Amino acid sequence: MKLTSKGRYAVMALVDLARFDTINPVSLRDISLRQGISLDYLEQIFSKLKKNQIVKSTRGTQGGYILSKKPIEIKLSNILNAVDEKVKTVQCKKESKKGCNGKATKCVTHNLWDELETHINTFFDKKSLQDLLKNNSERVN
Amino acid sequence: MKLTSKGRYAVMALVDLARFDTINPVSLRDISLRQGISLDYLEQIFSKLKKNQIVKSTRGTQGGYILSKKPIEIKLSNILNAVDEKVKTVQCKKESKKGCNGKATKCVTHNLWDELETHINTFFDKKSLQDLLKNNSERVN
DNA sequence: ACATACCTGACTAAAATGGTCAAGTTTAGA
DNA sequence: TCTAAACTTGACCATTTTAGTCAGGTATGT
Repeated sequence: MKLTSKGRYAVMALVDLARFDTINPVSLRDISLRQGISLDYLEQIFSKLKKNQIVKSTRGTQGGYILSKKPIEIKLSNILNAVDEKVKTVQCKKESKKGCNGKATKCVTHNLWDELETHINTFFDKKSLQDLLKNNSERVN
Repeated sequence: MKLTSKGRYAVMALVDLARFDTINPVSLRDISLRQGISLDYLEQIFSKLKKNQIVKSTRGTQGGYILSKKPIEIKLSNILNAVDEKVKTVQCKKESKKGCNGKATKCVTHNLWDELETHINTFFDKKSLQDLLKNNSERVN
């Protein structure tokens, strides 16, 4: 059971973005330098964030990204879902060998894993970008 | 972010064990058949459970495993830790490029990931094997 | 026109996952 | 005492995921 970097990078990048966008779009290059994340990797991540309407982009010189919504409206669950980092409970085998078949006799752990999933998602639904900004208010500009 | 099968298997096997041990040790072969988990894989898992004093073993014919403690004393966190399925937050890079160095300027997500870890562990600390037995009381013997 | 910055897709090395396989050792019971 | 059941150990492996890199684009402000 592991929490991977992709989601963490996405969150870091968006916090960075939230602190610097206000008026002008922020280029990935800047975020890359400030956060120490590879530019190419950031592009992959922002492509997904854009598809999920979390950020908007402007092309060309002076282009970059801005948030689509206010930080308080962006929940961490939105971000993590966008980059495919949603919590995935291991699937019980479809062709029920012995245990879980989704029907009458669910395997013992079925409900447990569902509960955990809910538990974690609740956590991420409550936290917004805004919450993270508060903890990290050593602004640079 | 994914929850893997190893932990799930461990929990399934122990619930099975809790239901059938009482007097005689239960063989992995039986568990394997009932739960549809490969015998060889179960051996790997039980080797770890034994090292962590969650089960005891008896060798030879009629041998098998029994729980070391009462189901209510065995928390899910114990089980998952034993099979190396503890929650692992992605490490922030040691050689702080820009972000987290553990010192003054922790990366923005540092606290967040710690919080989540606590959140999940709390969940597993509360649940015991006993709790799972209740939900699944269609005994066979 | 040209540098900046977004955009897209293919590719890859390394690690984790979910096992299998082989070769034991121990012990109950015939 | 022999043997089969059951635990024990460690090596091995195919597949998938992760965390990127690389190589090309396309759009646009100056």
